[in-house]
Amino acid sequence: MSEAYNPKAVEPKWQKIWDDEKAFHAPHDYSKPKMYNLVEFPYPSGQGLHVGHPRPYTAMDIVSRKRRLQGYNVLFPMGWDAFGLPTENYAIKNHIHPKIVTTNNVKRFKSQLHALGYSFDWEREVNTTDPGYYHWTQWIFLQMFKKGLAYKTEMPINWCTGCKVGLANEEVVGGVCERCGSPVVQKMQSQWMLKITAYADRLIDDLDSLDFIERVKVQQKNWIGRSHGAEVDFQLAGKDAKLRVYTTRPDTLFGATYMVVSPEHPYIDQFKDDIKNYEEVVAYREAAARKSDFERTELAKDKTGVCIDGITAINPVNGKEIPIWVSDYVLMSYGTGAIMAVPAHDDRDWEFAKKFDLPIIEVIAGGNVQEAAFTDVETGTLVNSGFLNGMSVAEAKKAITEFLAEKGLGTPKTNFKLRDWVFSRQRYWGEPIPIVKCEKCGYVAIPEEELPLELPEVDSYMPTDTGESPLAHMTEWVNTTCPCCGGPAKRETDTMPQWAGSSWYFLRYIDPHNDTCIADPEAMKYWLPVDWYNGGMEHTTLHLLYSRFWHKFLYDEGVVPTPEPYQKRTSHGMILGENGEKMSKSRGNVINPDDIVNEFGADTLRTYEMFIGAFDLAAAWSQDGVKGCRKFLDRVWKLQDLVTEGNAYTPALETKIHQTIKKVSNDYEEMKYNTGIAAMMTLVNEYYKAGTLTKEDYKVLLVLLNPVAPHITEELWEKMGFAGRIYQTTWPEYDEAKTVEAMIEVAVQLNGKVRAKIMVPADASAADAIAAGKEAVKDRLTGTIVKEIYVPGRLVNLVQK
RNA sequence: GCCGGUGUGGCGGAAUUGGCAGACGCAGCAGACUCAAAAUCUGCCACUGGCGACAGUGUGCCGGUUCGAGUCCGGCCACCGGCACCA
Repeated sequence: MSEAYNPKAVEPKWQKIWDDEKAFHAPHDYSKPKMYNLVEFPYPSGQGLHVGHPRPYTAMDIVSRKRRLQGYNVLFPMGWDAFGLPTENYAIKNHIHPKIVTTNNVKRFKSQLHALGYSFDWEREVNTTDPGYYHWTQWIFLQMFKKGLAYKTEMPINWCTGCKVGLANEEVVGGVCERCGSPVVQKMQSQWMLKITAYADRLIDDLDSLDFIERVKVQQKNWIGRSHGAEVDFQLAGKDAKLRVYTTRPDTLFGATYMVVSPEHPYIDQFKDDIKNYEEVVAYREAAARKSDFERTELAKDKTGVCIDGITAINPVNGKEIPIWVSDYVLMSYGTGAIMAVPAHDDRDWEFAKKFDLPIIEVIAGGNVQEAAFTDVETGTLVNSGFLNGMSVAEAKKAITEFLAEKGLGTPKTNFKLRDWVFSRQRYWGEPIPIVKCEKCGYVAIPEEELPLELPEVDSYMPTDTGESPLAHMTEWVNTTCPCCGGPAKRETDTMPQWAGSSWYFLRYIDPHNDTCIADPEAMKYWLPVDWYNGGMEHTTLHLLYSRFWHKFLYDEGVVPTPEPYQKRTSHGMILGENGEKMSKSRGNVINPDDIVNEFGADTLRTYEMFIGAFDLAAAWSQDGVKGCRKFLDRVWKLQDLVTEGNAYTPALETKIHQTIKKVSNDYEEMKYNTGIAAMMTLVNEYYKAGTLTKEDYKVLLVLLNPVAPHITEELWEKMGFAGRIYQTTWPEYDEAKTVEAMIEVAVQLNGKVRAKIMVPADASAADAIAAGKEAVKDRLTGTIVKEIYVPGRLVNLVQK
C-alpha cells in the first residue's frame, strides 16, 4: 500500500523543482511554433487573492501546459497592475508610502499565485509602477502628444463636495461619492484627453478579423455606437443663418414639424436679441445644468422644454415655417446639439409633441401615429412626402440624400457615441504626465532622454482642496525650465489613469528588461499578436478597447508589427458565494483561496474551479464540491497500488482510453474543462472496475490530468519511475478508429418512443440494423410500417400506422 | 426602453449540435468494514402509478415544423449582465 496523498508535502516540492529547473521559461526559440497566452494581470489589492482569480488563471494554465506538451513554445506571463486608488487611499489612511504598500501586496499575491502552481514565466514579471516600466508608458504618451492625439481641454469632472476632490466615474455610485457619501457635482477642469475617436471606425471594422467571443464584439460595437445619417441645414426665417441638425432618418424630413436645440446650444446667446422670452430660456438652461445625473437619466421619461419665441426655421423640403424649442433631451455633446423633430416616427419626439401639443404628421404609412410613433424601417411606405411618396424607407433615404447633396442642403454624416478618453487624474499614485507648461511655448513634451519622469517623494498624498493633484504642492519639482525656450515652466501635476499601464503590458512581457525600446522588434514579430487573451467582461469597453486603441496607434507609428494586439478573446464567469450571491465581506460569504489550499491542496482547488460549471457562466461555490474533487485526486493517487508492469494499454480499456484522450484534448481547447474532468473521472472509474491497470494505462491518465493538477501528476510520474519530468513529456495521441466500440448499443423506437435496445456491429448496414430492430420489437409490430430510419450507432426508428 | 445571456432532478451541471434527456460530481438512502463514528468500498437514486415486469408524464409557458425537438420556427414569462433621451 502506498502512503496517503499529502499535497502539503507534494506541492511545495514540485514548485521548487520547477523554479530551479526554469521549467516554464519561454525562450525566443524561433524554430518552434509559438503560442502567446495571456490573462489579465491583477491589481495587487490589500485583500490578497480572491477565489475568482484562479478561475481564468487555471484555465489558461491548462491550455499553456497542454500546448507545451504538444511542442509549442508558450509565453504565459504574469505581472502587476499596481497603480491605483485603493493603494493610495490605504497609504493616506495608514501613513505608509504607496510604494511600500504595493511592494507588500505584490509579495503576498506572488506567494499565493506561486502556491497554486501556475506555469507563469516569472522571469518576465512586470510591474506598472516600476520606473523602468512606466518609462515606456510615458514614452507612448509622448508619441501620441506629438501626433496630436493627446490634447488638453476644459472638461467637466466629478467633484465630491465632501472630500473636495475629483473622482473617477467608477468612484461615483448612484450620484454620490463612493467613500464619503456626499453628493457629486460636475466641475469644469482642464484635462488631458486622448483622441480615441480618431480610431472609432477601425476599432469597429477590425473586429471582423478577430476571434473574439460574440458578446465582446457586440458590446464594443454598441459602446462605440456608430450611426450613419445626414447633417441637414434649416434656414432660420428672416435671418442669414442656418440651424444644422444631425439625423439618421433624412427620409422623414417632410414630417419634421418642429426643431429642438440643446440647452447649451450657442444660438441661444447668439440670437439673444431676437429671443423674446430669453429670460425664460436662460432659466430653463440653468435648471437643466443643475440637474444631477440621476434626474437626467432616471426621470428621463418626463419631457420638459421651452419654445423659443422670436426665431423659427424653414423646413428645406416643403418651405414650412416651424418652431424651435429648447429641451434637455437633446444633448450638446452628440451630433450638432440640435435636431429636427419628427414626432410621427420617433418615440422621444412623439412624447414631446404629445406633451406640448405639437403637430404630428405621418410620412410613413404602416402604423397609427396618433397612438404611438411608428419607427419600423423595414416595412412602411412614404406618404405626405412630395417626390418621396410611394418609396420604401431605404429608397427614400437614398433619394433624399441625393436631393440634399444636389441642392447643397445637407451631406451624409457618420456619428459615434464614443467620446475621447479623459486621461488626467488629480492623484499621486499614477504615472506622471511628461509635459511642462511654458508661458511662451504652451504645452511642451519633455525630452525622451529625460524619461522616465519619476514620481517625486511627497510629504502627503492627500489630494488638495482645490482639486489639484498632490504633486502640485511640490514646488521644487513643479518649477522647471522649458525644454523648448529655456524659460521658466511648470510641470504637469496630473497623473495618468490606471488604464495607462495596462494598455500595453502584453508588449513588455515580450522583452521586459529592454531599456532602449518598448521591446525588441524581432521578438515582437515572433510573439505578436497575443494568441489567446482571457479576461473579465467588465473590461470589454474600457481596458480591452483602450489597449486596442494604443496598439493601433503604435502600429501606425511602426512600433509594433500587427494591427491588433489580441487574436482571440474569451471570458470567464464570476464565482459566487455558496448562497448564489456575489462574494463580499458584508454578505459574509467570502472564501479565501489560502484556506482551500491548506485544507485540500492547490490541485484540488484548481480541479474544483474547473469542474464547477461552464467556464463562461457564473457559478456558486460549494464546499462539498471541493471535497468531491479532492476525493477524485485521492482515487487517482491510490490507483498506483493497482498498477502492473506493461507498456501497452490493457485491451479491454483501449477504446475508453482513446475516447478519453480525444475528449480531453478537445475540451481543453474549447474551455469545456468541466466535461474534460468528468471524462477523466469516468476513466478512473473504469480503471477501478477493471481492478488492475498497466503502467501505460496509468501514464496516459497522468498526462491528461497534468494540466489541471500538475503537482500530484508530477509526483506520481516520479513514483512510477517514468523518464524525466511530466512537464517534459509529450501529449498523448489518439487513433480515431480506436475510439469506436466494435459492438454498439442502439435504441429501437416505435413512432419515436424507445421500446428496446439492441447490440449491433459498429459498421452494420442500415438494412441489418433495421432488421435486428424489427426482431427486437416484433410483438409490438401490429400495424403497417410506413417508414424505417437508422441513424448509425444511435437508433432505429420504425413508424407504423 | 434597447442590446446580450440564461432557464434541464433535491443541488452544480451533461447531451456528439435534430437522434436513447439527466454523463460526471454533490447531497440523500441502503449495505459492507468498525465496539462506534469518520474515512473507504458496493448498490440505489427525475416524477406519478404498480410488489413487480411495466405504463404514463417530464428540459420556464403556449403553439408550430419533423418519423423524431432540451436543441429549429413563431409568440410569451422570469432572472442575470451591459447601455440608457446618442436624434
